[in-house]
Amino acid sequence: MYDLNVIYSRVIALFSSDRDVDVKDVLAYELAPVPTAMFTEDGMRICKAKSTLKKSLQIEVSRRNAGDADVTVIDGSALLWTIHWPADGTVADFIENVKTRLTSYLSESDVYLIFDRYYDYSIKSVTRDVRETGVNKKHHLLLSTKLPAQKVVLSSIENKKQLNLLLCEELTQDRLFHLRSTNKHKLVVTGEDPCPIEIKMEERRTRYDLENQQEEADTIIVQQVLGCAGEAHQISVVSDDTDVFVLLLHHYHQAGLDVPLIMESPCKGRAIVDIKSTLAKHSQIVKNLLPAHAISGCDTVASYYGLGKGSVIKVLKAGNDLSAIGNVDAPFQQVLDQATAFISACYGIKESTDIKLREERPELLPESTLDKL
DNA sequence: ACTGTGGTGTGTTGTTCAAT
DNA sequence: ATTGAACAACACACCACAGT
Repeated sequence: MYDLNVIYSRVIALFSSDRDVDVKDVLAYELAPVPTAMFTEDGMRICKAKSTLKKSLQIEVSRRNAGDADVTVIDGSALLWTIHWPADGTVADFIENVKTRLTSYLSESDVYLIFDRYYDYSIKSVTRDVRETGVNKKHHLLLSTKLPAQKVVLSSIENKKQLNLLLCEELTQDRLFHLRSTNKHKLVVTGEDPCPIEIKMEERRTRYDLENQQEEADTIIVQQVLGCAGEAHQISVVSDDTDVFVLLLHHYHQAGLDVPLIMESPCKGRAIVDIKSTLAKHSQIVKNLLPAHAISGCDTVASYYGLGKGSVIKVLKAGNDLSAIGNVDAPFQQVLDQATAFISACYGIKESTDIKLREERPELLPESTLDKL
């Protein structure tokens, strides 16, 4: 890892030595593998207040007015947390509970169930290491295994991976479950395999049209929502992740959809978000919402010191443009300029897009801001 | 996994007053 | 008239805890 203190003391030592060192010269380099505003000693600091973004933008709708969806897309990892965890049972008992829950969804609508994938050596492994604090006991899970504590299974990647695997296996193989639950609507399960499996009674087919190599359930959810947007009359997404919320808003806008789309939590009684009216209310900022969320801190991007999602939205509403970010055709300099301008605006610096600012107009960059940067 | 709440601490802004 | 210091009010981020 890196040690900011070591770097800092070396620089101090350089200054105090006789060698001719220019401050500007030193500061022209990164001095650290990640920008210093972004991390704490123990690594990257992940944005903790993601949910404020969702909370301040969302438009709630009551259960009664939400209407009935004919397609339900479910985030598997969020679902697992809310299903009754048998205190004194086996893994099979828990899976049985999952099936019961799915059956209740299946009686209303088609169900697309999506689990996180865990590829080795992905960019996310770093994030995982941070998250896996606390209990870290690895179990070997079989159907007949006595179920360990919820926390142990669901917060350890290794254990969760096994549980997901067992679940997918069971959901796609259990014919009794298929006959009982999929007589009215179909079930599409997405697990480790790139192609989802569709089940309808005795039929079992692979949905090559929905093939996806993505690791994150978030993006797969959105892909499948878009995939069935054509036929469905109303879509419901079961997830309370902010990332999903942002992605949905963005793509709903991009694709110019018109289907009623709601987002509900796997826990009954939580707020239900109406994506369509949320979009209508914030139509002037959706275009820049995804890039803004991306650079101001999300799962794999550390957030900036002292910048919450609240101020980001404020700056966004002031009309800062971020259209080049995420656009593969945009020249790199433009991307850089826009991002710089945006982050500057977040720290309260109004006009300049140039990093040379500090030399030209030092009065715009007070000490306190410098400390942050 | 996420939500929600209350308490705490920090930083920013705006006001007043006095001195230059 | 301008500047700086001191102060209060406010907003925001952070943390711990409890809950589903």
